[in-house]
Amino acid sequence: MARYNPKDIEPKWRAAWADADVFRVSNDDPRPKYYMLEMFPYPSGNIHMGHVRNYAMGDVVARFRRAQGHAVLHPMGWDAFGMPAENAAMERGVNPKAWTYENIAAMREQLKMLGLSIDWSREFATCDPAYYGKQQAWFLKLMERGLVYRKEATVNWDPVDMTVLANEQVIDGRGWRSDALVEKKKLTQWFLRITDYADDLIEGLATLDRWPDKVRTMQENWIGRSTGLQMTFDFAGGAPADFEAGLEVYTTRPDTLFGASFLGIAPDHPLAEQLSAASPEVAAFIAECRRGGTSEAEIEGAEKLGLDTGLRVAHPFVVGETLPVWIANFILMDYGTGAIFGCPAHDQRDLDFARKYGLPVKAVVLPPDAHSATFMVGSEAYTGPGRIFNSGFLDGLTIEQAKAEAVTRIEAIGKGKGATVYRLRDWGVSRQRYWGCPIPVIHCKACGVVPAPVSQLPIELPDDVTFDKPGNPLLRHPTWRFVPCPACGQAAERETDTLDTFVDSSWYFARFTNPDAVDPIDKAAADRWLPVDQYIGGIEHAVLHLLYARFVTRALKDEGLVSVAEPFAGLFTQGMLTHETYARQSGEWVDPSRVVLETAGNTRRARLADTGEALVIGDIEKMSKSKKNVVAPEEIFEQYGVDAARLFVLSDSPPERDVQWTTGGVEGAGRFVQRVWAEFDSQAEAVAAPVDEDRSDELRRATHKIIKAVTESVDQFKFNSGIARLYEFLNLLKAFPATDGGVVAVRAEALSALARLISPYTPHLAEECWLRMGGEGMVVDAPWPEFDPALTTDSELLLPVQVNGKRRGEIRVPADASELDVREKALADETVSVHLAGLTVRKVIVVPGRIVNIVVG
RNA sequence: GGGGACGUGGCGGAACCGGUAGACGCAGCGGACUUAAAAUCCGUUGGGCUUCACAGCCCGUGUGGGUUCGAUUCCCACCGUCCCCACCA
Repeated sequence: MARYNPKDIEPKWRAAWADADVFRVSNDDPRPKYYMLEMFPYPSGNIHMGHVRNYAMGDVVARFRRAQGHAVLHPMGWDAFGMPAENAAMERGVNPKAWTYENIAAMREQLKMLGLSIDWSREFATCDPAYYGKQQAWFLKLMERGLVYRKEATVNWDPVDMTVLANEQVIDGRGWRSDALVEKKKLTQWFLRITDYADDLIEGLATLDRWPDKVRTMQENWIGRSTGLQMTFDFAGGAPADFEAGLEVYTTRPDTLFGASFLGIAPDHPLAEQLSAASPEVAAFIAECRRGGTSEAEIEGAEKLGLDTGLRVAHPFVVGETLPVWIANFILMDYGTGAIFGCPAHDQRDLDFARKYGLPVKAVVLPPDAHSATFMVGSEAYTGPGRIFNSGFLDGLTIEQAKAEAVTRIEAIGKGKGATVYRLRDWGVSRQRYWGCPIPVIHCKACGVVPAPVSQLPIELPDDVTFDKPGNPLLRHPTWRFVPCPACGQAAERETDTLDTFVDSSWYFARFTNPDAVDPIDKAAADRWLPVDQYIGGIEHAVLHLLYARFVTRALKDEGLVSVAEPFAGLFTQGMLTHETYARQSGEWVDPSRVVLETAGNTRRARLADTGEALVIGDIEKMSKSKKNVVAPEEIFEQYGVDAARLFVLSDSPPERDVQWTTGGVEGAGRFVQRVWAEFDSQAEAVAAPVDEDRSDELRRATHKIIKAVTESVDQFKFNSGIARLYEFLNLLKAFPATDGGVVAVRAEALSALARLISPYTPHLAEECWLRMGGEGMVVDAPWPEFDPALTTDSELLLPVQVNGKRRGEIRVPADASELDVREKALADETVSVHLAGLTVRKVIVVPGRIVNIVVG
């Protein structure tokens, strides 16, 4: 018996698959389609264990569907534009393009080691002009449709990356990549009208029944639709210039209109800015407001600040009543109209503000159990249900009725209307960077913004750029910018902003269906494959990539490029890879490869391998270079084999949860690989001896049960459970050795099923086993095993018997025994009857095939 | 502040639709093989108690209640952990 040596065997099978080109799929393949896609990687140059888990999961599904008779599209590409290439250029003087393509070459080799069932013929990188040129083409089409516009806007400026960020890319006031504090800056920027699709994007979520609820909720919250009233307050006394028409506010609580005691405007509201020009006091206040931070702690502890402008507005329904207009720091210019009416009794922020500045607090919602004469609001606003009071024509109505009535009355007097407001902003896609897709427009002094003619696409990036100065190298390139205007022929300049890399990843799944198409998307190919049947990636893209891709797909659908509105029918968000951390007493992190672990009973100690220095075992955290708690995939492959690594990252935790990398765990997976091989090897060598007892039925039933279990586990994304069942089955197989002449034929059936069942997880091992048992062709081309439902149950059952809900014994009965027989047998059982002595049997509950419960009293 | 997820042995986790809690793996313990170690194989492993033994009993899925013949699973309250969003009117 030879030991299984993955180092020799795994490369052999990868070469065999490549030679036979088994994973190439044709768009004309008549079998039912299945599009399996994992989020494509950024070509950093090295794969990490997180990639291994992500792509192993996708490969299990792809190989499974393939075996089940689907034409599986399983492509791979590179999300290749972005900052790291420019950083490398600035730090090491390398060319971003050369750097990126070198990384791609290195990573492709590493990914190929994983033995993934990928159709590499469809590979592309988003930095290929052949890709981004097509992106420029559809960008121009969206421009014609009015979905692209340019405006001066206050933007999030990342001072480290020297570029603009979209709202989605600002986390706690910091850039998502650089972690630098984001500044506000006014710039003319390109935007995509994602807000045109706000309603669609919310409605569409309801159709995504194979998405995690969590992601759908996150997107819904991010879009943040709210319905309310947009209304105008007229100024009492003189109106400021430009505000003769009054001051517009937005509210979701029109029912509390009679409880209003002030109007508030944001510090960057146009009215506030106008007033600051004339008043140093106002200017100073606004400047103070801008200093506030945006982190959790800062917002939590931030004090409400306000300044009375001295202006007053009239209450629309109470003749003679006027309200003061304040500038307040807690009002946001980018939500609603940047102005509110404050109703302190029923909004906590308004209440805090009113208490601080001595503004009136008038309750207008009466809680169900309160009396109008005595109900008071103290330091806590009342936001619960109730009836309206103190409110003229709204008195006695419920909150919902009063909202509707207030909107109707305001509309009747022409002072406003019901309005829907979104938290979602238009998507700012301009980036002041070199390594991105050039925005294909030309600025002409005479003609304005002119789209580049389609015949000139792709607008390619120049290779000869310098990174010796900060800022965008395209701006200082000697020639690239200067082109004649396509419209009038006069000297003009190219746009030097490039597109956010999230644009690149918002349609790549469609390009994979025909990466060589002349059009951006080959409609027939896209119709053949889209939507993606199963998409797998990290939860961190819940509102970034996954929202942008849904929007772009809708826009492209309206343009007629694709037929589907939703790009991803099924989504699975996988957990991260974690590892224990180790540190020296000095606090310096230590690489796990330098650590020796010792166990004494249930306590564990860590030492430095070379010096024996005692180490501190730290928390289990996401693998990261900064904590040094990473393991290099290539070293693992070298030591345990690719199959063992794939198996372990899928076996130890449910796929949606984080998995902790442990040496013991991957060793266990390696042992399984060896034991599976030994089972096939021994079958081939063993000489079967005649036996007295035929035990084949038990093994046959076990085989059909395992087929059912593994099939269901892959279907339901419960890889860990399926693998556990395979371990169990292998243990059971040992009880039916190949030397047992009675089971030889059934054993062959069992091994044939086993080889195919493990093939999605450990594809190399499966091939070698298939070869050893004399299977036809390669296991990768073998059909998925089928089970006979009649054989997935046992012929005889061991039923537990409870007395008053406590387990007191068990009985052995035929699977088809009648309820009466089961009942009799349970009552007659010796160990059970002890607990029945002297008591009356009141009821016997027989759950067929499950349990018997005898109720006594 | 709003929304969501979760809580099971020393550890990762399993348990279909409410039906034998702890599958499977890791770690541990005992043994076989070996001159020895590694590797491998076999056995054992939630806690407590009774028993020479066979076996049996009690407790046990964060805490406290409830529904039920029966609850890790359903309901209510509380405690704790994690994630997302957030002065969003």
